[in-house]
Amino acid sequence: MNRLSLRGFDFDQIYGNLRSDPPDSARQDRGMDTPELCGACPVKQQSLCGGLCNSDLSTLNRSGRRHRLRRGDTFCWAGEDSGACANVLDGMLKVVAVTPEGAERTVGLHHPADFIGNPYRDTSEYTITAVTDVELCLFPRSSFDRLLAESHDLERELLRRTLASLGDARSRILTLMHTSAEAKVAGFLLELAGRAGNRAARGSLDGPLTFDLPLTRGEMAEVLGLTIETVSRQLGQFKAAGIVALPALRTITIRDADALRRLTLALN
Amino acid sequence: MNRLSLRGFDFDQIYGNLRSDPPDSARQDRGMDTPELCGACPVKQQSLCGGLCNSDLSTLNRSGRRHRLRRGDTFCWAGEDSGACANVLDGMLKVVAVTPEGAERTVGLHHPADFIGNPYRDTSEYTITAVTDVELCLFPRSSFDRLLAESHDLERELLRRTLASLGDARSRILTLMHTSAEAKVAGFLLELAGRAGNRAARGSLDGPLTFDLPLTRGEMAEVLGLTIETVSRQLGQFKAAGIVALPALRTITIRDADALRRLTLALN
DNA sequence: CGCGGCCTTGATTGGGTTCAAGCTTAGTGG
DNA sequence: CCACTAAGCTTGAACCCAATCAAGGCCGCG
Repeated sequence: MNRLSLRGFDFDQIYGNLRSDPPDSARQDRGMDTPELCGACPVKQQSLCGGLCNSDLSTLNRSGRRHRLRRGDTFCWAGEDSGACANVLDGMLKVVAVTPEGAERTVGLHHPADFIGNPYRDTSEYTITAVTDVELCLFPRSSFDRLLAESHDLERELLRRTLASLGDARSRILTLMHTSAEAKVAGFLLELAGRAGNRAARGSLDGPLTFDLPLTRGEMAEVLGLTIETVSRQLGQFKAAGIVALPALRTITIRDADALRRLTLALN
Repeated sequence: MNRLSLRGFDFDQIYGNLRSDPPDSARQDRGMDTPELCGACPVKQQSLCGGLCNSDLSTLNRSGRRHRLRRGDTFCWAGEDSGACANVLDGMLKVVAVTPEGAERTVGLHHPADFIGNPYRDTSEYTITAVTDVELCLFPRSSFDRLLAESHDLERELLRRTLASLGDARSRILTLMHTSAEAKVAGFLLELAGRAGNRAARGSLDGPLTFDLPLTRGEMAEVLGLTIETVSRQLGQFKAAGIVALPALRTITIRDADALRRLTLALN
């Protein structure tokens, strides 16, 4: 995993250069773009910003910067100063707890329009890592906190998003508790399909839907509380049953979403 | 489970009388007390109210009412209008999701100083039920929402509490994922002991600590994602190992907290 | 006394982990 | 362009922990 690094706010300066790639010469490309108007924002409505008045929005806009992470880059490390917060514009990140023994446990995922950051805390409790290439709208903590202290609207939106995250966490608890591996994998595929489907601007899942799996088998296992072997076997069974096709390792076609839905309900 | 019922805001009036006990004549006793000053509040500092300015506090104080629930009473039902929110002053409640099949899954617990309610939503997603006798400081939704719209402080405190709940939920996810039944039960006993210990104003857990188990074996199983038999067996083993004593069915003595801590770490 | 919760204990079963190969794919460098 | 490598994936076999099924004990209460 590579450290996040951005102009005027360089983790490497503080913690030493632990990056393994890419070299500095390449960093300009994937690094910070010039400030853009929110007009180009793909999640304008769904994100935090959707509920802000124009004055707050333009304040945020002035401090926000586009930033890209590559698959495997980490946004912030558990226990360390986070220094920035961000809206997810595109891609997917995982929220990982590191146990005392060093094992990694994924406690959640972040999707486009989600907010990442730790308001009122200096350090992050979790490590947040990109599982796909990710595009962020990134705010320095200082200016975000300043606006947060002033803006009632921003705080309300943040509260809304936090409540949504709490709902996510609780539904994850439900799936972890008493569901079979089959139901877990089926449900997760449906969730991914839903996001991939929405992205393609087709809300329904009637016909077959093909999309890239953003996570490796191992990452899926981590999210679902299973082992990599079990996930692989379940996918194999779904394929054998004709419910899905696996045209490539990281590509899947949902052929029978209803069958998956039925499996999700079974043995609840 | 009995419906919450309070003067001027009577669920029975709306939904019909589903109470099984107690009769109306008895309700006066456990019902609403006269408004009290926050000076008598046992969780003044730790709760929402701790971060409020005097003006907001007195506004809340005017609309807040003490209210008691008995073990088994439910504060609000999943999918129905909640109508009120509250601070927990004393006791313990469980947050329960009801599956389409009617099975109940506990996704969380509420303790003293916790806030219960669904800001920005009309209905609760979960059923919240008292697992012990509970004392609440209860606010009608209308007046709470009104203050929430005005008070930056109240919103910030609510955000803080929600972030704390999110942390709780995520640590629950961690314990549900890859921990053995032994570690789950050991960890839960430590959690309960911590609360019972704090209550007795002794932060440490060095000597033996005896306290009443607020939950039945079945409720513990529900929280931990286990079966009642497994919980019972684990307690039996701890007892056989001399780690705990069980002087009565619902009473426990922690004799060796360190042994429990070691079990929590093992097979992480 | 008998009934119904709640709890304990035993025997059996099964789903998922673990251990162990081997395979596929992507990325790298000659 | 191909060979090499490492990471990711699949598949098989054995084991083990917790669920399940089943029976009986304890206790409060009508």
